[in-house]
Formats: sequence, structure tokens, C-alpha cells
Amino acid sequence: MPSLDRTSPIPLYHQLKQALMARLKQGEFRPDRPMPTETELMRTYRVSRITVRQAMQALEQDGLIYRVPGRGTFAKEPKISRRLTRLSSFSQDMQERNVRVASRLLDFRQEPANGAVAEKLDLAPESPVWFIRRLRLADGGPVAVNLSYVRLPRGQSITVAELETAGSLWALLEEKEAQPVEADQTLEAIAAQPELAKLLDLPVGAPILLVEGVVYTRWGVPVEYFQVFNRGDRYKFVLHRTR
Amino acid sequence: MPSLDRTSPIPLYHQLKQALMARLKQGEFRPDRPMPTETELMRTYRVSRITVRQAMQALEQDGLIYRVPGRGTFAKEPKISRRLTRLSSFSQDMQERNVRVASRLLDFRQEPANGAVAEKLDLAPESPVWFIRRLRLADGGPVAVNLSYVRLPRGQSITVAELETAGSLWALLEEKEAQPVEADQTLEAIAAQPELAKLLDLPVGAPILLVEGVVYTRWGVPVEYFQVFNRGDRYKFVLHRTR
DNA sequence: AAGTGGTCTAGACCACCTC
DNA sequence: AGGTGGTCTAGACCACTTG
Repeated sequence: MPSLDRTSPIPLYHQLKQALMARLKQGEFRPDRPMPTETELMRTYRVSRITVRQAMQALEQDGLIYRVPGRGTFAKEPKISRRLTRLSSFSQDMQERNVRVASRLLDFRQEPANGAVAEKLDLAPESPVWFIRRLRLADGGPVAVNLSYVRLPRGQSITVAELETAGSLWALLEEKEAQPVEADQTLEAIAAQPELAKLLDLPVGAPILLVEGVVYTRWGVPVEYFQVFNRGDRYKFVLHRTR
Repeated sequence: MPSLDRTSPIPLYHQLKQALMARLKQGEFRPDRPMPTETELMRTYRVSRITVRQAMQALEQDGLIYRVPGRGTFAKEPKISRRLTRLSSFSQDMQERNVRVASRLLDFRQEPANGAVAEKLDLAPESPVWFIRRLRLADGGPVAVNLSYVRLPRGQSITVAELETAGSLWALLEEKEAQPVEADQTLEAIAAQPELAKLLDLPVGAPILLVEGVVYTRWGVPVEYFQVFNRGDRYKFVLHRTR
């Protein structure tokens, strides 16, 4: 019944993955119960085994199913955390957690990159970069301060208006032909300094989860260097790791 | 010249991946310079294209290369962080960072699981679990306190001696037919409580990076629930994320 | 026009598990 | 014995980039 669209530009294995995710979400496959076998899926969706396996591999990667040689494929207990393995922005993150969020723009300007930033973005020192500083609010209260240094393809530029209409920085970057697909990041616990404490409405010295990193496009070009100072008491970083 | 062993039980694509990783490590392929094409690799290693692609996909996943349709495959700037995407234990982690580490066993006993632990490990409350508490030292100073609650397959058991000879808990778990392959974990910043502060040689209220999670076997069975309290000033969590 | 990676097919053998 | 997922082959078409 749920046939795939062979005229669509979307790969078959991706359509199949989406279809199976929908069925998983609906609870059609119970946790730890066998899912349809690869052969069955080949028949019902009329695709080759390799295509089925590409879809299943993606689902396993996302932690939605597990496979046991000789036995079969099984659905996993649904968990919110599972989907967060992927690279996701603050807006996406919060949306998935069903939190009402807002952003207050504190700074927005083009400026010459200092040494550290230039190195992270693989630029010559003093090259122009966009600097964006935002206060993140969830359910009305401050949760984080976000610093972004953005490097755009030559000739491209961004405006405050664009950032606001796009909804998120990453959505905007996609439009600018600089879609982020991977990131190196570090997480550490630090104590809040006075300025930060004031912005986040915390006592000086309160624990802060600092997430810092560089985001790359598909071609390995760095587009953004960011620092996010999260209130320790209001933010948890969720992660699903596979071998 | 670097032929693959077809009699080996190790999959060809994995052998090929290892071979290419070795060549990358040696610096044979310069960053952002084209690597051999898939067709070339098919010829030189005498394998099919799918096998080549399986190997390349794994390398891309690990962040060692990137591929551009229509152009080719390219080596990436080598980074230490890249390899830490994988699931790794404290011992592995530190070894890769070239830090001399030691572990002091604080507690080791079998005890009935309380409600929270039982739920994480998917056990009935009061089921017996092993409780291990360790102080982690790097270069002589304390860096973390590690709490592990371990669930073993029926009939299996562990001893202090085994833990010490195996070197790490995970190495031991592999022997016990409970190899960890994936984990759900959360990271947050908290303030050090008095007992913890004393163990880690910190003032009360100092920032701590708490990493907490459940580790699963290949079959989706939880084996370990852990809490690691890391000194904020001596520990950074490094991560490479892909879309 | 030629070459690249992205996708897809049909078919095959294997180790392993269940019956 | 039959079914499962894991691996591997040979071949094909496509969109895209490069000369």
C-alpha cells in the first residue's frame, strides 16, 4: 500500500527509510519484536536488497532498530535522545524537546577575524567575518549565550532581516550555499564570569556548560566557529553514540 | 602491492579501510588533494565497486575524507578529535591523548539495584547488579570519579582481580559476552558537592562536567549505567558529529 | 566528451540461528 | 532444513564537474 515514488529525485532508500520511520513512530513495530525481514521489504516495496539494506543501515545508525545476524531486525524502545545524534541546531534541538524558545540579538556586525578565530575558520588573520551574539531564551528565561563567527563564500553577505526571516542561522547558511553537514566540538564545564552571569541571571561562579566548535560544509570548508555558554541547571546535552 | 587477504575472516571492506587509513596516516594523501578514485581502488585492490564504497563510507563517517559528486574524494586535515567519534572508554580516550593514567578502586560490590538504576538497566527492582566506584588519576592528580552499575548475563560474575588484569571495565565486559557497542549519554555542568570536591581536590561549588549514560550490547541489552564526574578544569569532551 | 561519485539491480555465498 | 542478516560481485544509469 505505501508505495515509493520512482519519479521523485529523492533516493529510494531514503523514501524507504522515511516510510519505515513513520511505521515505527506509529508503533506498528513493537520494541524488541521482529520487524519485516529484508526479503519481505524487498517484495512489499519492490526494491532490491541493497536498497533495503541502505535504508536499514540508516535506521540502525539513528538508533531506531538493531539487527542480529541469523535472527532478524528488531525495533528499539523509542527514546527522545535517539534522534539527537544528528547534527542539529539550537532551534531544532529545542523544537524536538517541545520547548518554547526565543532569541535576543545582542550583536550583529562584520569584523576582522582575530588570530584564534581566523585559525579555526582557516582564514588569513584580519579577514572579514560576521560576528553574531545571541541570548537564547526558553519559556521566558535565559538559557544560553551564543557567539557565532561566520565565514561566507566570497561575495555572499547576510543581514539582520535575513537572519530573522530564516528563523535560524543554519537555515540561512543553507540558502547561502554553505550548508553545515558536520562539526568538531568540545564540551566542558566552566564557572560563570561576571558578564556572563549577569546575562544568564546567575550568581558568579555558577556552573556553565560550554560547547565550542567548528562547523563544516560538505566540502570540508569551515563556515562557523561558535561558542555556546549554557546554564548548567537548564541544559543537558544528549548524545547517542555508536561503535 | 598492499594486497588484501581473502582467506581472512575480516571483511574485505574493513581490510581496505584499514589499508587506506594507514596510507592516510603516513601522509601519502595530502589534505584537500584528490585521493585515488573508486575505479582506481577497484583495480589496485581487485575488489568490486560496492566494497570500495563500503570502505569509503566508513572513512567518511569517521571524518577522515570527504567526497564531492562529480569531482572526487579528498583527504581531510588530520585532527586528533576525529577519531573520538567512536564509542570509547576512559582508558582508550586517555591513551589517545597520551596521558599517563591510573585508577583507584574505591568500591566494588554486588548490591540490589535501586529504582533508578533498575529502570536504566531494564531490570526488576532489587535485582543484583555490580557496583564499581573508581577515582581516575591523570599524571598523578585526580580528574574524575566514576560510578558504574553493571548488569551481566545470567550466571556471569566478575572479580576485582579480573577487573585489574583486563585493564578496563569494557575489556572485561567483552570477555563476558557483553560487548558494549552503543550508548545513550547526557552531559551537563554541575557544582561540586562536598564529598565529590574532597575526592577531586577542589573547592565546593567548582564546576564539574557530569557525563551520565547507559551502554548497550549489540542486541540492545543494557549492560552498564554510569556516572562520571569530571573536573571541569582538567577535562574536555571532544566530539565529531555528522549529519 | 570523459570522468566522478550517487544510486540501483539481480544474483551469489557465507555464518549463524531457529525449528 | 530453512530462514536471517553480512558480505561480495558485475553491471547499469544518472547528475554533475572538468577539460
